[in-house]
Amino acid sequence: MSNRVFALVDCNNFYASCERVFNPGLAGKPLVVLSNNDGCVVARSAEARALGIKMAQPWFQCRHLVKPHGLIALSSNYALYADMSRRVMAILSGFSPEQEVYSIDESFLVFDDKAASQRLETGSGIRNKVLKWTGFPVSVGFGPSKTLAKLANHWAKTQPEFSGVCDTAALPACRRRALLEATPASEVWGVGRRLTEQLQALGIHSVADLQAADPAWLGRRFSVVLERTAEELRGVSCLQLEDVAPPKKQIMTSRSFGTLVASLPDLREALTAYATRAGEKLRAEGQLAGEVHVFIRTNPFSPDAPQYSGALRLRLPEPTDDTLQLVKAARYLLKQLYRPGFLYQKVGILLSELQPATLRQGQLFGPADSDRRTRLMGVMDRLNRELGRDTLFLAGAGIDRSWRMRQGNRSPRYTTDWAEIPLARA
DNA sequence: TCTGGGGTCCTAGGACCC
DNA sequence: TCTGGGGTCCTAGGACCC
Repeated sequence: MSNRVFALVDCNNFYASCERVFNPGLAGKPLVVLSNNDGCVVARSAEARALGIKMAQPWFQCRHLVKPHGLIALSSNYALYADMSRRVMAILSGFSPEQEVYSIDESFLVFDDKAASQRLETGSGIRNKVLKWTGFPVSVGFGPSKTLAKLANHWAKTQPEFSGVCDTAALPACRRRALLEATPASEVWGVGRRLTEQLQALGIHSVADLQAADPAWLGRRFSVVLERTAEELRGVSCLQLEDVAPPKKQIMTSRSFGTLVASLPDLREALTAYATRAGEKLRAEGQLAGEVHVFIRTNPFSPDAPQYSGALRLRLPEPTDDTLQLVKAARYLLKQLYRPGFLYQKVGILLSELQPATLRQGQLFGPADSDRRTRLMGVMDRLNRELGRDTLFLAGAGIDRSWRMRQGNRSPRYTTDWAEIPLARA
């Protein structure tokens, strides 16, 4: 148990890399991937980054770069990214018995303390194998805590001297010192915009400054979260590997509309579609929901338009994973929330008070009825999984869906939809 | 004209109990 | 004159992550 080493493996520009794997013509070009609704930038190729485009920047602010610089923008294609992610994570799992899939493009691995040379060798091995098998470039950072592994990964990615693999323990002391002083505290995992401002006011600017501050004092001044971060920067591991994903506590489905929506029937259609999706997620998790929350709001970025936002929740008589019951509850709440005379930008549903489906209580209306309902949901999920989303859906979710989000330039679902599989021509 | 979606954790403060 | 205090639960809001 002593002296374990964390590695953080991270796919470089993951979404952009996914697009390039299937469309090599995009290589070397400035490329961004846009969020749902084509709203803002969620991924940038190195070339796009060099144009000064920032993460999460609204698309309308970068659009002027298309003509002069050949900037290419694609709508996000989450079905493709999720599938590619599974492949990369499966390869990584072969390198260590202990893996935490931290996000769609990042994984922590744990190794028993090996010699520094061995770690660098392992890191290169990971890079080569993932590149060869999937076409994705990855970076690898090693450290005695998760926070230091993250930091090492940042250096692996940004400092060419490391060739994509950096081990904090293997750095010469003077080089390490220089990097800590040159890296702003805001790069540290867990230090966001607000904390950065407050730390700066206290004279803490670099990672070296944060590392030098007394963790207990930071804990009193801010919170235990920052205290742990400071300890981790000093090499004291406080955050454990979470290799079994804890069950979700909430499930949310929400989207901004492609065009603003005023009428209750349109809102109801959208909410029905989101509640259906939330039900799918819930059943995939093997959980039941005890509470349904619904929220709606107008566009907060139009300060001149009349603003309204509201949220309500309902405790279900009995926890359920039945889409029809979730939809019914959601529609009831929406009816209470709705105010005419506003242009709505977003509606959403949140399921909470989740519990394992194995704890399902005896049904009030007899087992026959509820069994039928469970089977119906099973059939719906299977058809939609195997034949593509929305093969079977509730008519209440609408057919023409004028509220649907914008996706002006989505690439095909190369790997998850039979109709969009790539064609090889001889 | 145009600004994501889906989560988690922590804290402060109020209500309530004995 | 003097007007408890500690524990627990809940909620809202803030901050962070990718």
